[in-house]
Amino acid sequence: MQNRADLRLLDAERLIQERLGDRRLDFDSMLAVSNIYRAATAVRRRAEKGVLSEFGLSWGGFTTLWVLWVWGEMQSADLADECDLSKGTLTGVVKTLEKRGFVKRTPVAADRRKVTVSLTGPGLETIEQLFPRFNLYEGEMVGNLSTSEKRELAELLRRVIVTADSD
Amino acid sequence: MQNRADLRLLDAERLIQERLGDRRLDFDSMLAVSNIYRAATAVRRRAEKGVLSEFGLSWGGFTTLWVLWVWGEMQSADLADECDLSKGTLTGVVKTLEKRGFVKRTPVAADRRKVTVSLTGPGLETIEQLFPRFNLYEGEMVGNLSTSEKRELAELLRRVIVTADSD
DNA sequence: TAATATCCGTTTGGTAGCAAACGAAATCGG
DNA sequence: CCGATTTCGTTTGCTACCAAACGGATATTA
Repeated sequence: MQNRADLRLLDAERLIQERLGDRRLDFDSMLAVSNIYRAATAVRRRAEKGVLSEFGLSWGGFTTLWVLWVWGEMQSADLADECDLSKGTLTGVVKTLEKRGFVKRTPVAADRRKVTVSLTGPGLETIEQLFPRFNLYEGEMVGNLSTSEKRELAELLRRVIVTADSD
Repeated sequence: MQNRADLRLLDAERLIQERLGDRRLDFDSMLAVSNIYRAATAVRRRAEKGVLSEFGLSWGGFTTLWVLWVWGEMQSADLADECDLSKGTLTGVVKTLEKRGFVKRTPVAADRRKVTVSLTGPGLETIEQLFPRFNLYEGEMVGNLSTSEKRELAELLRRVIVTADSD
C-alpha cells in the first residue's frame, strides 16, 4: 500500500461493505470489471485525440476501415458483425466514411437487398498511413507491460469476452 | 491452436503483415488493446440488457448513482471526475436521473456557480436494491477467472489506465 | 473598485450507439 | 404461381458522449 489511489480503494471497499451491511461484496470481480471499462475508455480517448483526430476518424470509423483493409470488401451485415456494431449503427458509420470519401457502397446484383462496402483509393491510402501510427500508439498504451504480460492480459480478456458475449 | 477463432487470429496476423510489407507489426499490443475494448463493450452490453434495463438505467446512470451512494453527495465537477465523464455529459446524465427521480440538484449558497448533486430517497432505495444484483452480474462475467486471475487482470489494467490516462 | 481573468455548469452541434419499426426484396409453402 | 414469412439495410427516436462556446459568478490585480 503505497499511494493515495490504493488507500482510496481500501476506503471504497470499506464504505461499500458498510452500505451493504451483511450482504457479501465480490470486490475482486467488481474491480476487474470496472477496470476493464476504465481502461477501454482511456485507450479510446487517447487514440481518438492522438492519431485518429488527424484523419477525422472516430474509433468506430477506424475499426471499419481496418476490417475492410484486412479482410477485404464485405456486405453490410458481415461488416457490422466484424466491427461489433449493430447494423443500424453501421449504416451511420459507413455514411460518415462515405462523406469523407473513404469507402463506397455497391449494390449486389444477385440480391438487391444487399450492399457491398469497400475501400476507395483514398480510403486505402489513409488506412495504410494510419495503421502503423495507430499500432505505435497501441504499443505506447500497453508500454508498461512486458510481452508476456500483454499476452496474459489478452488471454484473460478473451475469456471474459467469451463469457460476457454468450447468452 | 484448437478452434476457429485462433485460426482466424493467425490469418489476421499474416494478412496484416502482408499489408504492412516490411514495416513491423506489434501484434501483442494490438491484441491486448483490441481485447480491452471488446471486453468493455461486451460487459457493458450484458449489464445494460441484464440488470440495468429493469431499472431504466444506462451504464453511466448506474455509475453516477453508485458514486453518490458510496462517496455521498458532491458537486458537479467532482462527480464528473469520479464518473470519468466530461462535465457536459454529466449534465445530461444528471438531467435524466432527475427525470427518473433518483437524484436532486441543490444550489450552493456560498458560490452560486456551483451545484450539489445527491441521491433522493427513491434513488437510495434503487441503488441499494440494484448494486447487489449488479455485483452478481460482475461475478458472472469474470466467472471464468480464478480469484488470483481477477486480481492479476485488474492490476494489469490498472497499469494500462495509468499510461493511457497520462499526457 | 473597476477592469480583467478565471471558474463553473449548461448549452450547442456533432458523431456514436442501440432497439424497434419499416419497406423492399427474396424465399417458402401450398 | 401466389400469399405469407423471412431477410436485408435504412430510418426513427432515444440516450450518451465529447469539445467548444457561452454566460453568470467569483477572484485577481492594478
